[in-house]
This record gives sequence, structure tokens and C-alpha cells, in this order.
Amino acid sequence: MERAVLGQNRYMHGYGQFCPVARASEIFAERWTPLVLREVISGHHHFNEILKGLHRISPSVLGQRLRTLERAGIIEARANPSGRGSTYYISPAGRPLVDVVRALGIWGQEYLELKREDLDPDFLMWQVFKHLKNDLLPADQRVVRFDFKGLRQSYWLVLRRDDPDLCYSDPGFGEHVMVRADLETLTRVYLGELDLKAASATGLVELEGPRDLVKSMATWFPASGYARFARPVKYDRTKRSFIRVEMPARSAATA
Amino acid sequence: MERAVLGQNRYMHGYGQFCPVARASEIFAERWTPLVLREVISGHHHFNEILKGLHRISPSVLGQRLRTLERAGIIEARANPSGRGSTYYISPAGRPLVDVVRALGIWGQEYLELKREDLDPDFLMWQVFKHLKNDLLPADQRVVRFDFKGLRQSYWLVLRRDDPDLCYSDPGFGEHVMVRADLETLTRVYLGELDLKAASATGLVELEGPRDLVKSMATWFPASGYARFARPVKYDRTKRSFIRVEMPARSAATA
DNA sequence: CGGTATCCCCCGCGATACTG
DNA sequence: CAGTATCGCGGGGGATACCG
Repeated sequence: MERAVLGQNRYMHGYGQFCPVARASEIFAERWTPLVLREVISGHHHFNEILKGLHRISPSVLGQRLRTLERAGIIEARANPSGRGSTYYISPAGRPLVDVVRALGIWGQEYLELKREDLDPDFLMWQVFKHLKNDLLPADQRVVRFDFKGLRQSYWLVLRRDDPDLCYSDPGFGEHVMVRADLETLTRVYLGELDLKAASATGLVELEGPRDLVKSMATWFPASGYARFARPVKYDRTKRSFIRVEMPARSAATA
Repeated sequence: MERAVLGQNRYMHGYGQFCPVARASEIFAERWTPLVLREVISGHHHFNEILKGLHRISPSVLGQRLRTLERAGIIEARANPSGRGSTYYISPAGRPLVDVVRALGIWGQEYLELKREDLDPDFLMWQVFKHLKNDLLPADQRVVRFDFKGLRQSYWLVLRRDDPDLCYSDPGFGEHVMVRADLETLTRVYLGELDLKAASATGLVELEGPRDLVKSMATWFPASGYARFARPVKYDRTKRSFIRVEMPARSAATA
């Protein structure tokens, strides 16, 4: 009963250090927080939108993180004119952290191997969907079906300029293109480690449909914002896995 | 019993996202990890040294973090020639994260207020001690006693070129200088928010001892590595707290 | 000195329901 | 649609002992 009187609880949420790295880490380096920032930075400003992008976070934790970030001055919560809810934006004080998030991403892209547990078809399709560029979509509606080997769930991407859609069951508009690939393969394509055309040429990604539509996929299929920092891989059939193809850097010698 | 068969446990340590930010955050943005890196970066390569700098981490957690960092390729554990233990160094793959840690520190220094719970006399004195520059120390031994208002524990800093020491009880060499201040005040001096000379002139920091020795303190008393990014403060006697003194930025207009 | 094993508490977080 | 309240669990991590 006297325990509280004796002073500090055994568990302190913070680090109890005045060091600026420690104080910043108390906020920034907490579970989910960098990902919340990633979402806000990449243009998702509504609660449920962020929730969806985080995908396994619970609403209460997201609320808690948003409040912490707001109290720390990192994000601004602007009350919606409609009266209900807020939209969240990076604040001036939070701007420097944009670069920190970005640096983390670049580093991860360059040095971290993709693990089995990182793969998630829902998340992949959501990312693909969210990064579709309107002006690259066909003017008249086209439906692309994605099948992942070994998974029952299919996805239908409705390409429709200015109003694309992602469906988890057949929307019933017909299917113009069929994409069939390993989840890992398509993920690596999205991440920029694998070229879509090359992958489809070698059969790693199977495409079915009208020739021009199939060819157009390389245009509208988006890539991760970190794709340019990707290390290219190729599929090793004997190892049945992807291995990095080293950039020769020998080109200097040939000059 | 079937729960395991049904698949994923409720709690997943990782985020289950292939996004590079998520994968990097799984490692970097975990409790204690940025601070472990801070220690290694700032020249502490031995287990117990890091342990001491982290100060409230438990040895098992530190071991766990070091292993994770090593497996991720961020640090190298070099076995000691003596056979026992290892020394830890940032690896080439971890080098980019040095900048991330630094950016976090700079941001924290610039935008985060110092809170009551961040203050810790042990940690402060340890930092001061670790950052003493040998070549700035007096050739013949001098003992400086630090008293913090309201705290019983005193600290004795033994200034001795090439072999300084920090004691938690009177080392018995006499006391040449006596420093008395608020814990918060001296912390802010160390952080670079407050100038030592100015603080002692206004009595915020009380110094007793031979004139030359007292004056020399501004020389050997070290500052945080992030001091140059500090926002200066002054003490507001009516509010009984420190407030930021804004940099006028008016100087441009005067030109 | 350098690190691991153990133990156990507590709280973080995931799931879900619910409210405006 | 935008969040908040509640609940129960599981494991993270703090303290400590211990081993090489």
C-alpha cells in the first residue's frame, strides 16, 4: 500500500533522461508512431483513412497516438467544418520529422531483407490502389483481377479515371485483365526490386488479357515511394527465392 | 488448443507491412533502441558502459537489443581479444542511422520542452563526467563538489588530467570548488540553454572557491553535443520557471 | 567485467462495442 | 464517419540473481 508513497513506479513510460535523443524517442520511437506519421505525410488526413493504412492498429491506439503527436506539436488537428471529426496535418514543428521518417524508409529499403511476415495481400492491394495516378488511368473503365498463388482471396481493381475502386469481390463489370503472381513477387515489383515487364516476360507474373491493356499495366501500376532506393533482385530457380543482383560498379573500369 | 492452428497470434511483434518505413521502425523505433545507438555512436562500446549510460535499462533488455541490432546488421560485435565479452561498433550498414539519431536529437533539442521527469542528477553528472575533455583539465588534481538544491546526494568530480573521476561520496582529497544549483538549472546549462557565466552572475548557479578555479569552470564544464541547437532560456522570477528568450531575428532589419 | 536466466507484475495493445 | 470506452490477455521489461 505504501508503494506509491515510496516514489517512482517501477515502470516509467519515458526514459527519465534529459538527453534530446531520449526525449524525442519517447514520442517518435513508440510503437506505431512512425507509421502514423508516414500516413499523415503521404496525404492521409482522416482518422479512418489512417486507420486503414495502418491496418492492424486499433482505433483506440490510433487516437492515443494522434493525441500524443498533437500535444507534442508534431501534428495539427483541424476541426472539420462539418463539425464532426478532424483532419490531421504535419505542423511546422513536425516538419523536420518528415525527413526522419523518410530516412528510415530509405535505410530500410536499402538494408533490410523482405521477410515472410511482412507480406500482406490486403496491404499490398491497398497501397497499389492508393497510389494509382488518375491521369494515367484509362478513360473508360477497366477491371483488373489480381490472384495470388496459394491465396483464395482475389482482388478487383477498377480502373476508372478520377474514380478508381478496389473490390474484394467481383464487382460484376467483367474482367479485362487477369494478374496472377506470388504475393512476394508482386510485392517486390511494387517495391521496385523487380521490373514488371521483365517479371512478366519470364512468367514470374502472369498477365492475361488484350495485348494493349496488358502492356499498359506497366504504366498505371504504381510503385512505392521508396522504389528508387530499391536493390534489384532476380529469382533464383534453384534456391526458389529472390537474390540481390549486385550493381556491377564495374562500369567505371570499362571506361 | 486449436488456437495456434488458426494462425496468427493476436499480438504480432512486427507490423506485418512490407513498407520500408514499417520494417525499419520494427527495429529502430523500439523502446530503448535509439538510445542504445546513441551510446554506441558517442563512443561507448562496452556492455556495462552502455548499460550505465542508459541507466534504467535492465541488462537483459540491453542484451536483447544489442543482439537485434547485430542481426539487423546495424552494429558489429567484435569479440574482445581477452576472450571475454565483445565491443560494439556501428557497422557500415548502420551508419545511415547515425544521422537519424542525430536528427532526432536536434529536433528534440529545438522543439521539446524539458519536463520535470527528464531531470536526473545521476544521469547529469554521468554525462558531465563522460564529456570532460582531458586536455582542458587542470594538471594538478582539483575536486569540485556539486550540490543540488533539495537533494541530499552530492557528487564529487575529481578533475585530474588523463584520469578524472566521479564520486558519490567524499573522496577525501579536499574540496576546491563548490557548485550549488537547482538540478534543472544545471541541466539547462549542460544542454546549452543557459550560459554558465551568466547563470553564476545572476546567482542561479552558486560557485564557491578560489577565483581562478571558479572562472576556469566555464572552460572545463562540458556541454551536450546538441548544445549548439539549444533555444536559450532565461529564468522568470515571477513565474519561477524558465522561459525561452526568442532570438530577435531583427538583426536583418537593422542592416 | 560481460552477459544470460528467471521471475513476475503490470500495462500496452488488440478486439469489440458503442456513442454522437 | 470519427472517434472513445471497456475488457482481458499476453508479453515486454524491470529487478535480481547468477555464471564464466
